Amino acid sequence: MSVSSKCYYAIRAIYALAEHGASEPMRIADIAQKEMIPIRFLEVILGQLKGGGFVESRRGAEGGYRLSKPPEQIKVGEIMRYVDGPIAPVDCVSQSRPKECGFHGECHFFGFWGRVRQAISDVVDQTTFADLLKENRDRKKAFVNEWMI
Amino acid sequence: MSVSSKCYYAIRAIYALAEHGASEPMRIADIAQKEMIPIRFLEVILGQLKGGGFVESRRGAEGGYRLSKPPEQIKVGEIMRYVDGPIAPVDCVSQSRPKECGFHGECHFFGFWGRVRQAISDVVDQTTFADLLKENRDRKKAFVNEWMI
DNA sequence: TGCAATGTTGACTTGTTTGGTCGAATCAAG
DNA sequence: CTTGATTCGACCAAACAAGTCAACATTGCA
Repeated sequence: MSVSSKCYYAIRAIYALAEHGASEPMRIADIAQKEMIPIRFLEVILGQLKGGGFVESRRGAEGGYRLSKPPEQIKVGEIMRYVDGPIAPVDCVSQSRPKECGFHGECHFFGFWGRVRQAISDVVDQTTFADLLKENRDRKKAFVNEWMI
Repeated sequence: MSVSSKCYYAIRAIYALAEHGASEPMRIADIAQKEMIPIRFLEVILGQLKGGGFVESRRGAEGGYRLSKPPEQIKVGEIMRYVDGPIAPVDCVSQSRPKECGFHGECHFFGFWGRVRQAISDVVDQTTFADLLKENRDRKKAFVNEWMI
């Protein structure tokens, strides 16, 4: 029940781009440093993310990456599914690509796994990167206030 | 975000034992056949489950396995944790063995992953094997009723 | 006692996934 | 045309998943 580190790196990269803003592209090296991601691996990941239409790039001097959609329109769940595949505790309850499990309709656990999958989806498909950004700004503000008193 | 097949096999094995009842032990071969688990692999799994105190065994003729507690007292989440390790999308939000991630208290995603973990736990730690048994008996009864009308 | 049925143990195998690294190519801007 | 960036595909080591196997210990029963 855990996400691959590749997936977590992808999420962090998207977050960094969201924080950076879309005005000018951000260099791979800067993303890597900010989010502590091995740079060569990040190249691979960003390439994949570009294939999925989540980011776009410009090369050459002044080049880099930026989001192709505003953070409000990117759900964390989308990234997870794109990088790690369907979100499902077992294959047969996957929403996008369910897979036969040999118990055709007689499976004792179908309902149970379905509830697990739903619980996860409810969280990851309702959180956008704009939400994460806001959550952290609020947290930082609260911390500063506390510090000023 | 998926459970290992070993874990799913373990859950199925426990379910089979729960369904069989505690009166007399159930043979590995019977469990394997009923739940479609490779028999050699099931041996390994039951051995592990025995180590965790979930099942007990008797060997020799008339031997086999049985649950060491009634199904009401075994939560699915316990088995999952025992076989697959902590239930957490990323290591730093594990309840039993949290692991430092390098962002000491400055992690942008701590809250998010925590909510994911909680959502999963809420389901798997509230479902016992007695619940699953009941759920399926009800389902079967409903099916029969429908069929009789 | 001896045999057959059963669990026990631990080592082994095989293929896949994870988590990267590297080098050469390509492109854009000044 | 040089400099600073991305791009692409190949490659690699280690860990893990999923399963297999053989030899052994224990029990019930004839």
